[in-house]
Amino acid sequence: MDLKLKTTDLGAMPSPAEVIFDALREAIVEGSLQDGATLRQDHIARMFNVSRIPVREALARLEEQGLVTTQRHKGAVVSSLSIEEIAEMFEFRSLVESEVIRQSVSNITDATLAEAKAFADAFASEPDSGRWAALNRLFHYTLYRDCGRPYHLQVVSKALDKIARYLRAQLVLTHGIERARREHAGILRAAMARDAAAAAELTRAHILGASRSLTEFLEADRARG
Amino acid sequence: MDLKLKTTDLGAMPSPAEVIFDALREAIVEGSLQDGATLRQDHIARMFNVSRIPVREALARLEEQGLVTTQRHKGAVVSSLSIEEIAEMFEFRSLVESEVIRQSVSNITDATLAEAKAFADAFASEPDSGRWAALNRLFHYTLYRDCGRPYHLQVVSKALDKIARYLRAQLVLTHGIERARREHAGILRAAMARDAAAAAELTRAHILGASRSLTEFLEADRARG
DNA sequence: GTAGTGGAAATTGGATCCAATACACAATAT
DNA sequence: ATATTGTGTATTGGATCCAATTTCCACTAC
Repeated sequence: MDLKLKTTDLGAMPSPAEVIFDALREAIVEGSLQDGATLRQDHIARMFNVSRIPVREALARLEEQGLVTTQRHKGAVVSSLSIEEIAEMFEFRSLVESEVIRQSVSNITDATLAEAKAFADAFASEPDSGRWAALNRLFHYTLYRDCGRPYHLQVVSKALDKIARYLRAQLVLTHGIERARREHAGILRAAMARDAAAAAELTRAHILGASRSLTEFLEADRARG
Repeated sequence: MDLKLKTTDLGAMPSPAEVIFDALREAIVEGSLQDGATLRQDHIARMFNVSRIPVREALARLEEQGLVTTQRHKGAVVSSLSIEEIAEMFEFRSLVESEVIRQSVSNITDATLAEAKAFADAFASEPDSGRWAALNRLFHYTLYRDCGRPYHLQVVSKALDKIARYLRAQLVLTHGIERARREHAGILRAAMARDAAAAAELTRAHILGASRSLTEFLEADRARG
């Protein structure tokens, strides 16, 4: 193997089913496919110029993740969560993420801290609300990176996927962005001070605060109709 | 609709894909399909007398759950976990299950307590080691039932699915059964006393103790080869 | 007019067929 | 003898075809 070439691992190329799965997941998480939207296999297949087979595989996987719900012979719709379910997801996140950041801060590197700070700054100064969610996620995930617990992160990630589109509403519609900026700064300060307990408690409060703000908004919304 | 008949909801009948998914999951969780076993689509299809299509759907779902791993054009194998991964799963369980039982004990009913006691007794007196795992699970799940947090329970369930076959080894091969009986009695006592904090702490210790015992065993096993 | 029936169109789920890839092993060249 | 190439077989992934179910709407009966 003394051959020098710019190579690409063809074996690692994503399959059509994977591409479709990722595209649908992204669309659901990001909110461009709304709650209750029905997903027609044939329609999606034509969009990607494939047969329905890989589409069906993608939909099966999405259902297993809880992002879509299918009824036999009726089709798949984007899952929607009740207010109670949303609240529970936030509770779950507060439990796991506070533990994750505790472990992460205990052995966090300067490089990670610098990166997290960069995302916090970007988040604080980003005018386009469409990017807030992504930057928010990047900030938190960077702080979690050094926890050495990949399964915990994976579970958190899946939980976040299920509520990301509601979180967007919390940030944009309830002026959550102001508080998020303040609270991010606090979490980052605690992390830089290597104060794991404080970072954990602040993260917990951050998540539960967002939950309260969002559920209040949704309840008011529901009351109006 | 004044017609009185013994009806069955035909729409709720499981699809072939579901049947195969459940059967494979059960076999993996229960241990009859071992780590690294390869799953041939054609073979499974013939066993259930269907084409490979529903088999492929089942395998896709299993992969999404992390129970099997597939390599493009090579096929699916039962996922295996490293000792570190197993340890992390136990840590995760200890975190979530202690919180779940805390909430559950806060508003547990006498009926649930009675049922849990029945399972604890059955577990303690069951001679057939093949049934220990199921009774163990039933005992814990009964105690978790009244927590009012379905998502937490679902996540715990998936985590448990991934390590159930290793847990079996812990119970059977390390005399874990003795300690499990004692610790179950302690957890039950705390629950009956409505002492949520104690139940949570005992559950946490119970899970982490099993983890230590199992990892020690696996490390010794690995050292021997 | 309204409830109920029948059938066409749309859609899903499964079976069958085909292409592409991986693996094993024989054949060949150096 | 060893490394390399070629070939055949097994297996997966996708396309196409078919059956079964739902949905919608026109039609009928009262």
